[in-house]
Amino acid sequence: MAAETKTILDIAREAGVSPATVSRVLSGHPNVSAKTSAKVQTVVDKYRFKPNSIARGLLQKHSKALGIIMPDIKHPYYASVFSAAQEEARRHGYVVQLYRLAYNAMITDDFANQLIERRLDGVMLCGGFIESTGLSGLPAVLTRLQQYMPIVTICPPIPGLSCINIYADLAAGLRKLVRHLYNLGHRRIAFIGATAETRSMGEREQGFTDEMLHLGLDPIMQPENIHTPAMGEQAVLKLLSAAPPAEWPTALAVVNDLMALGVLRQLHAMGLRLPEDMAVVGCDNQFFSAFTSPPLTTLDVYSEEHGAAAMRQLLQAQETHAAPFTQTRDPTLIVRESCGAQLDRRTPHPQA
Amino acid sequence: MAAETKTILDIAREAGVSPATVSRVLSGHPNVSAKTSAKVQTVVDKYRFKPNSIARGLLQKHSKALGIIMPDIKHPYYASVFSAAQEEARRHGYVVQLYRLAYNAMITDDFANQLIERRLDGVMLCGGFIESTGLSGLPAVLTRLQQYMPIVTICPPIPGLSCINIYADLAAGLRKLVRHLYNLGHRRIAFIGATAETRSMGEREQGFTDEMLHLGLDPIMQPENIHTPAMGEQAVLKLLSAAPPAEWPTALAVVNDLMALGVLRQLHAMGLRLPEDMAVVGCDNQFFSAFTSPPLTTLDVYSEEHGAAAMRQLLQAQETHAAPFTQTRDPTLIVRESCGAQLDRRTPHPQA
DNA sequence: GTACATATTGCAAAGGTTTTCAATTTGTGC
DNA sequence: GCACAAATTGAAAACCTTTGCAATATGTAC
Repeated sequence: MAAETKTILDIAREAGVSPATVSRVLSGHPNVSAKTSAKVQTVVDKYRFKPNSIARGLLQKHSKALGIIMPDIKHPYYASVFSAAQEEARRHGYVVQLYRLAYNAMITDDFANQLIERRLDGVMLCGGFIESTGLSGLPAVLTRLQQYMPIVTICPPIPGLSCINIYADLAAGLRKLVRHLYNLGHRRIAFIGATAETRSMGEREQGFTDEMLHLGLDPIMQPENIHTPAMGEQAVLKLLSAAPPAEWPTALAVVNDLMALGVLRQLHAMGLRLPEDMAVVGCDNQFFSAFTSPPLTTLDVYSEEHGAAAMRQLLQAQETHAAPFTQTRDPTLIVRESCGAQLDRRTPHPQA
Repeated sequence: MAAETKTILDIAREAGVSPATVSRVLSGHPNVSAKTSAKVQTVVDKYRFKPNSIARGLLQKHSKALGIIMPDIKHPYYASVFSAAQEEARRHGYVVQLYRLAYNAMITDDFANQLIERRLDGVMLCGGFIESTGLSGLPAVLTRLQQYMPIVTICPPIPGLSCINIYADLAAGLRKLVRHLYNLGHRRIAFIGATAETRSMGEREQGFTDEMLHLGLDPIMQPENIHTPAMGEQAVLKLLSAAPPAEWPTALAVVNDLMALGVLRQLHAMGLRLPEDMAVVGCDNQFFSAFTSPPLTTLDVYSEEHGAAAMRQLLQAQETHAAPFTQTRDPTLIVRESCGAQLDRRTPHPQA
């Protein structure tokens, strides 16, 4: 390994010039004669020489690396964000590093130190911890971190922290979903997966409740802190066994599509016909959401667009010290068969 | 940004010692008096000083960073591998960087140069390109890369390249699936998604064909180069419209669970009852595979175990120059309702 | 050929750490 | 208090590049 790593000095020596000249040739500096340039290039090509980017980084005080912090890359939402952000970074010559921070973990001083030690050029925060409703201490850690590198998030602004926020307004999204169900004639609608634990989920719950009350309806809540398919099954079981079928809701709004997977499955297992006996809507428009049975009505929350946009802004903030700002967008309603309406098969493509 | 980044020199000055001593305190070197150590520690704590890991890397000739190369982090298989590998790396104080290389892209000299320039401590190759059946030039590029850093793959060995390979024997897996279907009474079985493009997919096809012939059956092939849900729908349409229902296969083996998603959906759309009218099996045991309707019989291919194991071996190879080796494991058959057998709800958990 | 402007090149410092080796301090036994 | 060993500390080199500045070479106008 690392057999014969040439340095710029070796190249310079062999080409009969100074290391400074080699450096200039390599970086395309204008003030270098064609003859010298050619001479140097020959040697560079001969050894396929590539300058040590660590040494360069030390001098130029950058690492050309960005950190992305998220709770779970296996979750399709985060995978989408990460994928788009990586691609955007790559196009600008940067590399991304994944830092995992569990859903329920707080961002600590030690955690921030890792990023500082590595001299990252910026960091992108994506949900989980950062979304925690108990934000005690968080702004302090992040304010310190921000003295070393720019921060962007794809979540609502964190009180006490001024950084770039680009996110989808999920409360607005849930209002859309409720109105859609209402227009289809539903009056008893339950929300599955309510939780106060993270703000992103809290927003969904808030939007649901607001719109229900606004429509003069009574919001039925089935809270659940973990939003997996398996928990979706359990939630349905709990909700429906708590009341006789005559009093069941006619529609279920599930906190996200992942959990909806289990909801659908449990409803099938109970022998209900979908969407006739029960309408279901989800949130996030995952790649699988068009392929459930029935296909799921859901919200497009712009995971890829926002991942790319946030990364773009991060890169720009890093170069120009641009001012912090917040940008929101209302999710798009994606109507499919799961609540008994016309077809919409648009879907994000997992193999683009 | 980067307001007042202290250096080890600043700390040394303020503590009234030499930078060497500070360095020793920071790295827990034994030969330093308790008194001095305390004095230094006070100043370090005061500024929350963290040594610049880039400078350290320059001197120690490592970056404490590993590269992971994969075609698509949005694909749940790759997300699992990446997640497990990242966690393993983190536990050893390393950071992972994602490098994307499209399914159909070749690993070029330029691509390898990126990794070399960044002085990665190792690289993990995960399918796609690397799997291409047309391997022309690949061993040369990788052999060169290997002179700079250790390589592990989670694919079958690449002819002409000696590195660590840890992977699931998918041919064996598909033989298991075929035998399972055979035992359930199926005789006309089709393979959906056959392709010669990547070895991993080619292996599945090979295993299928081999076992069919071994059982004296005629393999029915429905080739498809792209293995998305949408293509799954199309493949079913093509396959079934090519013959009268009486001659249809009674079971479909789909190249992976993702594509099976579309297969199931299309079969539903055509009004078939599953599994009575048509059995379906997939491959990969994704998080959603237990929640399709009906739940999918599939193969566990150890994405997380192998991601973690490969990373572990990479780290070890990097430190000890361990000898290359190859390790295979037969996938585990996960039986669910999609081919009409007893229940098995084990599933990888997307929110662990 | 001279004087000047311009294009090219090299020297040396800087970036922040770790580590070897030598120097210094401290401790021990008498 | 002395001689010596052991523990602690510091000076300086090394890692590899980029870049400001000075020096040299080249070109131009007379």
